[in-house]
Amino acid sequence: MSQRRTAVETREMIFEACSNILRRDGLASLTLDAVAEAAGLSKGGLLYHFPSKVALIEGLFEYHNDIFELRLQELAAAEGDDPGAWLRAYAKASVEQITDPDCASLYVSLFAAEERYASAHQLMRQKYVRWQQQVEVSGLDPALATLVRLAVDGLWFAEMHRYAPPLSERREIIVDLILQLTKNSDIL
Amino acid sequence: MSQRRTAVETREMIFEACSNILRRDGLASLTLDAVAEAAGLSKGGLLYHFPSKVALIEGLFEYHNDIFELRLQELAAAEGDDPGAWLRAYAKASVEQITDPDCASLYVSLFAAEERYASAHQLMRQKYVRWQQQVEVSGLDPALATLVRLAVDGLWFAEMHRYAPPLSERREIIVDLILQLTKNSDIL
DNA sequence: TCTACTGTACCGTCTGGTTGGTATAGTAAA
DNA sequence: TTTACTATACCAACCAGACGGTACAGTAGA
Repeated sequence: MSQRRTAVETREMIFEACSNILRRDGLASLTLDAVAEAAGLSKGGLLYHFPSKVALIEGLFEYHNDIFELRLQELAAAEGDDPGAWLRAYAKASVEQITDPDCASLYVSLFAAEERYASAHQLMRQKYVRWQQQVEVSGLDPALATLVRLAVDGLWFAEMHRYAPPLSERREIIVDLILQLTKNSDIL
Repeated sequence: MSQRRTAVETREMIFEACSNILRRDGLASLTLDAVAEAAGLSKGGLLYHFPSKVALIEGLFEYHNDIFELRLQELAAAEGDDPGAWLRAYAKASVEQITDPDCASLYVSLFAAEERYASAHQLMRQKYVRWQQQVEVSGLDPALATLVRLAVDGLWFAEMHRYAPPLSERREIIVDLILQLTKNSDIL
């Protein structure tokens, strides 16, 4: 009759349950009990899949990181091989992601979690190191390229925390400016 | 003989104790017991000055915000009235602050705290709104000025979380680029 | 039957917050 | 100067609830 769920399916359900809790109620509400209930299984069942909360949160980071990375690679492939191509893909992927309010509120909690869970933090740092490497070999002057990356990250930061983010019209102008900067490497 | 401490003195001792705990052990270790011990008084004494943990954390945010704001105004005064002057002061204040590793690790915890303590978050949002207003009247094209602000915030973000921040030599080049952008408003 | 998985009941610890009380300093009427 | 009173600053002990994690019996698909 009803097939048994595979471990992978269950894990994804758990990750989505975690994400919903973080979006709706924040990190403090991400308890094992709450996750188990939201994922539709018992606490014992949850702890069967993840032996500890740390393991759960590490998995959650990998899960969301993979989603972003996949989209980034998609956009990078579409961007071609021109100078600054990768940087443009990074900008587009970032803006696309953080512009979604659901995603923004989720990431606020994920960043808050990183402070407590050092291993997850380390994972993110490694990601950024790899992205920065791509920035530096993207065919632009490394300093300018890094400046552009920082502007993108700053936009992400502002959108995520809702720290006076530019309104959508101005944001579009700024994003255009950013993309411009990846095309005229000798503008400054 | 030994004078009784004034409430203001004690509060400052408490804020410094909080800051040390956050720097050293992070938000999870910022318990009322730990703060009381680090500040050299009892938990009851601590709760005399701050009726709840929320009140304590709000006070802590104001404390550190005032420190930054004071420095920002100092630098802004030194910068004069040229176009982009305020933006340059903002850039210098931000870089100066976040380049100090002690300060960076403290702010990681403060940002993590904002997720849990909405009132503190709201305080920061208002700060950013006011800063953004200054950015927009700083005498440059608003979009470009905002782009510069976002680059500064992005640098802050990278330094704070240690997400592939530029090494000091390149950082100096980038900061110069940023300051350049506040001087040639028609560069793009 | 074996294995993969689930559910329940429970435990030790920690945490924010409460309560009731003490010590010191200042003030002002007698 | 004494006495009575108030405000400020602080403390020790305690508590209810929540949390991460464990133990273990049970169950359903292969």
